[in-house]
Amino acid sequence: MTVRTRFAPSPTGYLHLGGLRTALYTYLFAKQNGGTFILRIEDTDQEREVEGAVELIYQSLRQAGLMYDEGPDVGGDFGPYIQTQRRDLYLPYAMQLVQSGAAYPCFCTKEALQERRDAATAKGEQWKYDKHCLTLSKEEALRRMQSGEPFVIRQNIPLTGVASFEDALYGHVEAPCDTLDDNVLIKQDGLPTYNFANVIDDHLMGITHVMRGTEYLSSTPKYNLLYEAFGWQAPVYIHLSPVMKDATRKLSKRYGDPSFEDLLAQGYVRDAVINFIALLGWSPGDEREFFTMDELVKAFDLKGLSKAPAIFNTEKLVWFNHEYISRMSLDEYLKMATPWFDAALAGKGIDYRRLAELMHTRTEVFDRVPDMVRFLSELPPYDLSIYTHPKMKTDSAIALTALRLARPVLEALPDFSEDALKEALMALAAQNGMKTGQIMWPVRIAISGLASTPGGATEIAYLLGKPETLRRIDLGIAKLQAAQL
RNA sequence: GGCUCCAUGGUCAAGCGGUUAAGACGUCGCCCUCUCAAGGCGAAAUCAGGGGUUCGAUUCCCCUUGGAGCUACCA
Repeated sequence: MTVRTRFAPSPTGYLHLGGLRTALYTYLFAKQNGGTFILRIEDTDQEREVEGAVELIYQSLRQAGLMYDEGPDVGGDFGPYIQTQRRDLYLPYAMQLVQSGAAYPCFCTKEALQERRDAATAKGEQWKYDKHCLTLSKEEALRRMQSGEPFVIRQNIPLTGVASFEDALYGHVEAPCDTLDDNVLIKQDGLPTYNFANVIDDHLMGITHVMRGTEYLSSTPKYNLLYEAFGWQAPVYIHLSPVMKDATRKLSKRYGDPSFEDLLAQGYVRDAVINFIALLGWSPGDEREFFTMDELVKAFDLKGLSKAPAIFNTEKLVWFNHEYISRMSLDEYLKMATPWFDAALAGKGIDYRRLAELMHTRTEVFDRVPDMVRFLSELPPYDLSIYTHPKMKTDSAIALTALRLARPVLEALPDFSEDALKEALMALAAQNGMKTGQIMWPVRIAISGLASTPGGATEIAYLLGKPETLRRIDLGIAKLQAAQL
């Protein structure tokens, strides 16, 4: 049997990370089994559809490296792959169910339904559709349908017994039929609901394995009833636990949680995000934690899936990102970092290559880069207290001495290379019976204005160049003098 | 409320009847060091509670508690 899987999002906005993970696992499972990965757009709820969302799904999936073999924009033998483009094929299947008694037309208006629902809840009763229209004779029902009266088609759930299915992850799941409602299969607008469309399309598209969120777990027994009514074989189901933002809430755009696109825009590396997402709710069973897409395809295993929800932990993502960045070549890093350097340093003539070397292992997420390097463009205002550092054995008095000593040495330096700077400043410390740090710390503070910087005094002095370095030293001396008076 | 599902450190998690209960992130400490990173070493921290079953439960069963999902002409 050739494996065919599908990712079937609704175009209601951006691709959230839970959706991305579902797509990833679905893709991995198909590829690992030499199968076919399909994209299907579930747009039967026309009211919720968001403009441009379909294109965003195509784009996100491509950016994520999850290329589908069949789909709306790539074609395939089982199209169309957009449900609204399949609208006419659902009703005949529904009518087949009406004929066999597994479904029936219903003419109750939404208003009437709402009244009965309200009445029931007012009395503290459970509301379920009362099968009111099931009592209509087939002839009358048919006549009213043909007369143009609005109708829906409902699934006729048995009053007794249990519906069940076997989930590859959760095992046997069953629900008593009398707790199940007669759901609408075909809406008044002629389009199918998810409840119906997923069954019809998965069957028609030859889907062998369905991976989807656990929100469908409790209604899957109902879908199985449909498969039975048709005499079709149901696919293997693998329900996936949700990705949470904390113990009680799912990740959601409403609370400002980032989408995949957002993460990329913030300067997360694609492969780091994929690697992190793969491990959220899945474990390879050994201690590996770095995976390329190909390695994931090989390693993925249903047994490693977790049944419990997983909380999206940004700190670990940041760590992964930092790791992926560290493993880049310097050239790759420089290429990625340049726009972020430009954001703070454009036109300043800074040696980006040297800066890249310094920033390479210090970059966690690229959007933090501009703030880290901006001091090279402009000396930030700083408080004199940062000249004091017990471990370096410096305070503002020593700092003033150090800067006064360093000033002429730096000015006289013909070669402003890091080696020359280091040699000169260390020699200066030695000559004056000072510790290296007692020179280096004040110099670094004076030229950077920051308590911590990516790189030491000599590296920063080199990046700044002689004129700017001297200007900042003078500023530091002036500040310290002013404070002494 | 009803139905379904879930439950190992702060987080991701290994474990699948007998273990000193892995590993990673994060946290803390030490080393290195011209700051910060990086790197090296080390530490603290988990089986939700109660009943069973068993010679023996993190592991199997039940209950409680906590959480999630479904309960729409949304998916």
